[in-house]
Amino acid sequence: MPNAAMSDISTTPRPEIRHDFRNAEPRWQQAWAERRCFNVPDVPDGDKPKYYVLEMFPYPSGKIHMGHVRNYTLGDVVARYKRARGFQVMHPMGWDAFGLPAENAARERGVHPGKWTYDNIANMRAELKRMGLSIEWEREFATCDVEYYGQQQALFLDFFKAGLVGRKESWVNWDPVDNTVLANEQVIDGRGWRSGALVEKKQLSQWFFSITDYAQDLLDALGTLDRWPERVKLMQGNWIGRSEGARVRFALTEGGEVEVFTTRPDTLFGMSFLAVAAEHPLATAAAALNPAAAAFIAECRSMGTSEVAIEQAEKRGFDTGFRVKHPFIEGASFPVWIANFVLMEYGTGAIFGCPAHDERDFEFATKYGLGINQVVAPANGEAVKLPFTDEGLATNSGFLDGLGTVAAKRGAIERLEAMGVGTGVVNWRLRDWGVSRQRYWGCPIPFIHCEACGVVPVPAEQLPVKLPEDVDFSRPGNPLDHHPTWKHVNCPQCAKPARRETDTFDTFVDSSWYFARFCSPRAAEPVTRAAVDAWLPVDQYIGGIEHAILHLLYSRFFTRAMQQTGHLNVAEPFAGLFTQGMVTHESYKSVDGRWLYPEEIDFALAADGSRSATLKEGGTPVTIGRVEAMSKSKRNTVDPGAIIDKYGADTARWFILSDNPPERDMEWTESGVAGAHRFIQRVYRLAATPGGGSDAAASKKLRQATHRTIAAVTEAWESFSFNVAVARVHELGNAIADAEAADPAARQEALEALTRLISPAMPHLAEELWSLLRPGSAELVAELPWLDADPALLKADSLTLAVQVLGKLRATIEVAVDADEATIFAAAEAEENVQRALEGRPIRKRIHVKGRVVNFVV
RNA sequence: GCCCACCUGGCGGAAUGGUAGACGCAGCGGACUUAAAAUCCGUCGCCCGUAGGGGAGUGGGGGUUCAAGUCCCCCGGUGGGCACCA
Repeated sequence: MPNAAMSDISTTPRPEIRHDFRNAEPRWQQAWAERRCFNVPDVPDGDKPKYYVLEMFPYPSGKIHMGHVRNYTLGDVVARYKRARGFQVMHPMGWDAFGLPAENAARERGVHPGKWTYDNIANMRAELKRMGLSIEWEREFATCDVEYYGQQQALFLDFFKAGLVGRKESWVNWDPVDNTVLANEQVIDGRGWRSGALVEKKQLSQWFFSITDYAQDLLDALGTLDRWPERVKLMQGNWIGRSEGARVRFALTEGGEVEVFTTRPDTLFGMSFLAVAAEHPLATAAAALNPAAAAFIAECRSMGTSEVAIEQAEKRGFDTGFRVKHPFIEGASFPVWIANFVLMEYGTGAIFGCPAHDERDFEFATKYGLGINQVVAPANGEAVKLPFTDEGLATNSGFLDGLGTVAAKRGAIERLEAMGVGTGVVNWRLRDWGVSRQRYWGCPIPFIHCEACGVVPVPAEQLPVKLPEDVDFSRPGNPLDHHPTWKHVNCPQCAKPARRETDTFDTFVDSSWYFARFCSPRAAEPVTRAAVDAWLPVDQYIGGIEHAILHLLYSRFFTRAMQQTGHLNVAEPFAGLFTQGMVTHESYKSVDGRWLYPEEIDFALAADGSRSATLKEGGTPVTIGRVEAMSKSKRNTVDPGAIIDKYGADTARWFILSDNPPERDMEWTESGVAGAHRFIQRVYRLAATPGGGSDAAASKKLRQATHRTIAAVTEAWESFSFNVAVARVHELGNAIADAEAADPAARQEALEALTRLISPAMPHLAEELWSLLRPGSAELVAELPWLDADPALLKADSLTLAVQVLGKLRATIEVAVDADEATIFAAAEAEENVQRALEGRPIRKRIHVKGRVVNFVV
């Protein structure tokens, strides 16, 4: 069966009328390009409103995959539809071109990262062009173009001047054998992915963006993003993680103090210990005095984050011997522990433990025999089961006794502030964004380190700081760092020998403003104000849910930073966001557990309908596995190029839209593609074959179907219900095929409407059909305005009403559109089935919902 | 553990509180063909019935309503996000 579908249906000679997509698709692509159908000025002219459609730009890995096909098809539907709707549509494309894979290729194959990247771009651009996307290729750029990253450096210096950039020490994964910093995904089971050496944590001085300055605004503004998916807003909200509480300074009995953050200052009277993170200075101090403390800290550090799962339930601690005084209870003091569950990165790296009202503290106190003092009672007076973490009434809490949790928090903070030992604060989960990467293939950070002057920005006239071409990947580490000359420069301030910053930017920086650069991609400044003022924000942004947090949050931050530095004047970059699902496919495994490509397999269908599979070579059985996201490692990928060769771009586009709602994961199936192609050929045959009769009723019926379809498909394209749009188009196709008696004018109208309705999805076929239907016409469907349904034809002549008795369907009746209620009730009651269901019982209530239903209550 | 989403025929899915299963895929029967492919016609959720028709039915249980896939409550399952977050 699948063999049949796999056979090359387009090369088999046959006499029928067929759409020759191999000839047609390149021809129409050329026609659009020649007419510059998709070009818009940097500053929109005329009175057409603007619409900016953008899909997340691809990483140039070498080949496009089905995820790209889906992403860019969805965007192209929106772009083409909005264009027809009278908008000036900007729809650009570019390349997220810096990143680690290019360096890996350099190390593995000796090819320069730049050559590898630009070769990949050339290849992928050609593949994308075959899809017939309505993209304005004149705006294309790659983030590794010096014209782009040079402007990024200028932007960074502006941010620096505005105080949005800083330097901090931070921890990195360090490979001691390769002497290199590792990204998280390069650390496998605690070891470097190449050297296999145990990864160490090391502190480096790094550049940071002060994204936390905008935490409140980034959180609040989520409420204004009404065309974003709720779950993305929720994920961003959780990531930003606002919590209100207090910072409290505890005095050590030996002198000195330690500050904690808490969200429950109302439970201070229930304190029985204080705990600090292993990296906390107090822990370091304890280690200096006590080798056992040092050993415990070392143990915590070696555990690493990946082993947390193993030790998960195990709360472990070490008593430092230090003690702190309680701020409210005169004379009371409590032990200071080092605890493995306290995070240095969150709050202050120290907590006070109140076991009676916190799960973790309870577990810890139970294990180490620390006190458990109840200080909150359930408000309803019920018996308490500890730990009790809900709100309630303060008890055993001195001046707080009797207060509700909210009031008690306030009371505790007021007292702490009055005593000068604490303050109410808002704490964020969000941390500042570290952007330094110790790599070659990225945008150089435009700074110079001078022994005398410190960190000095590269003067604007010396930008761009270009990456050197001659780099050596034969030794580990950052090639910029061991380049013989590149980093040696003179200090711009004192002119003495100095050292150029050899770190490059995190590639998330590159993708945080590319959407703004598209508005004026060749400008000699980061963006042209008139262009960004005209085009931003992006009206519809489309991409994968995997970028729900970081990329979108960083872009939102960058837009604010650019607003603050006067580069543009919007806060939110993306007014509308759509997150598409993944493309999945069945996976296959051989008897010896190897993943297999679909092409290696023969399929068979058993009598009971079950499918089986065998290896083409050797005929051994194959296990048909789960439907999973397409991935090279599982070999369940389908090459878009091969699909376009075999079926054409329109088929791929139509199938990808028809299968299911675009926000869900879709399954790529060979039979589904074949079905989409079948529809294309069917429509082409309908348009190429003259037909029609002269039956007035049939004509009217077809015209009504046409206009109902126009209304329904318009609504579906508008609302991302693309699979429903496809279904409605199928219905119109069926209606045309069935309407043999309809007159030629009605048939022509239906075919023309169908052509224009499918044009956002299958642009090549639409042009081909249009040239069939309007011979000699020089028009391009790509330039035609959208269709409007005729309201007169949307009205039906008669209505079919459901007749229910006690809410159960018993019959349907045909009534005139203008029939009055009495007539309708009479007709409904007269139905034989209705009479039977009534069983002679009197009707207590008659309900009539116009155009829908009649319901009798007995 | 916390938060969120989802659960409808063999499959993908459709359904402003108003005829559940549109449309497609797969299947089945037939026409055409020497044969196959392609195409066309028909059929196609389950149970009972020759049929007209009837019954139950949208993960399970309860509720609101003349009427629930849709709204509310509880439970279960699947998927996702975050996670020793103080």
